[in-house]
Amino acid sequence: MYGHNGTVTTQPAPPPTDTDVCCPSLTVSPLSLDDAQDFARILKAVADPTRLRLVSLVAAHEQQEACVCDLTEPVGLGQPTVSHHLKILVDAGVLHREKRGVWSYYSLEAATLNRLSEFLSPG
Amino acid sequence: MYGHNGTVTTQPAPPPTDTDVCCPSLTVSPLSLDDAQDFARILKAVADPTRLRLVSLVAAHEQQEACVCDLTEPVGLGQPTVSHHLKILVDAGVLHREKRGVWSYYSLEAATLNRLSEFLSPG
DNA sequence: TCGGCACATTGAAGTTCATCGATACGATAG
DNA sequence: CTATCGTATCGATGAACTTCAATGTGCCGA
Repeated sequence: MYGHNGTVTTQPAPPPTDTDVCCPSLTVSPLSLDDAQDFARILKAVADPTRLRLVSLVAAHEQQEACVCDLTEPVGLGQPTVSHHLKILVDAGVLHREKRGVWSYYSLEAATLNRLSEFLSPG
Repeated sequence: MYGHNGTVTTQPAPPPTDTDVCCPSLTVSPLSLDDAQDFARILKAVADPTRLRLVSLVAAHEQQEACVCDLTEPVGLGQPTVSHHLKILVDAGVLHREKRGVWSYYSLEAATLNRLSEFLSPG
């Protein structure tokens, strides 16, 4: 719920220091403690071999979505463990979960990965 | 140890498609176990609030380099702890260490951050 | 309504991690 | 040579993480 401002805000006339307000960058200015904790939380969700493979499996799957049963065998772990990792990724905003019938379909939350990518790039 | 499963599960032996050889991307094809562990190791080094702030402090410092004494106070931790974090970042290839006299000067290893950034972007 | 299926949650065991105090190392000043 | 300063390493402690087996929760077909 970071950049979703439902209120009016016709036009932000004053040019805010785009570096900090818009999207903090690692290499531009010292990070505030809040920004550091925010990005560390997302990065920590991705900083695991199993979860990286889960994300890549979801992205490479048909329609860019997959259910738990599609992922358990490729990563070689039990269903509860896979569900646990997926929950961490969903909580971090990296994946999106949609329940259809008995199945839970997981798909990519591209915005979060893009935010991470731009955060790390020296742009 | 990781080896709770007696028989090592090295079954797939993924043939390296040329996209993988050059620069694997998270969202293109399923990651091999090796690639996943490789990137997870770098990501884990950065997935910590203190270490993120250390990297940003180094990047924002004069000449894009800083010694331990410059970093201890801004992050509010003891010198051994800061040295420990810096070692992790150097081992991961995120920072570079150069000893000049009594001081150790840390600077950015831009290539590693760029590799991470491109790995996470949907390119 | 009942049984089965896909998934989520819980509790526990073993490992890893962040942090600190104490200490060791290397270079420099006196 | 000795003392000092900046830094690295060691040992310990408490928290967090990964994984699994067991169990709970909805949903669907018979």
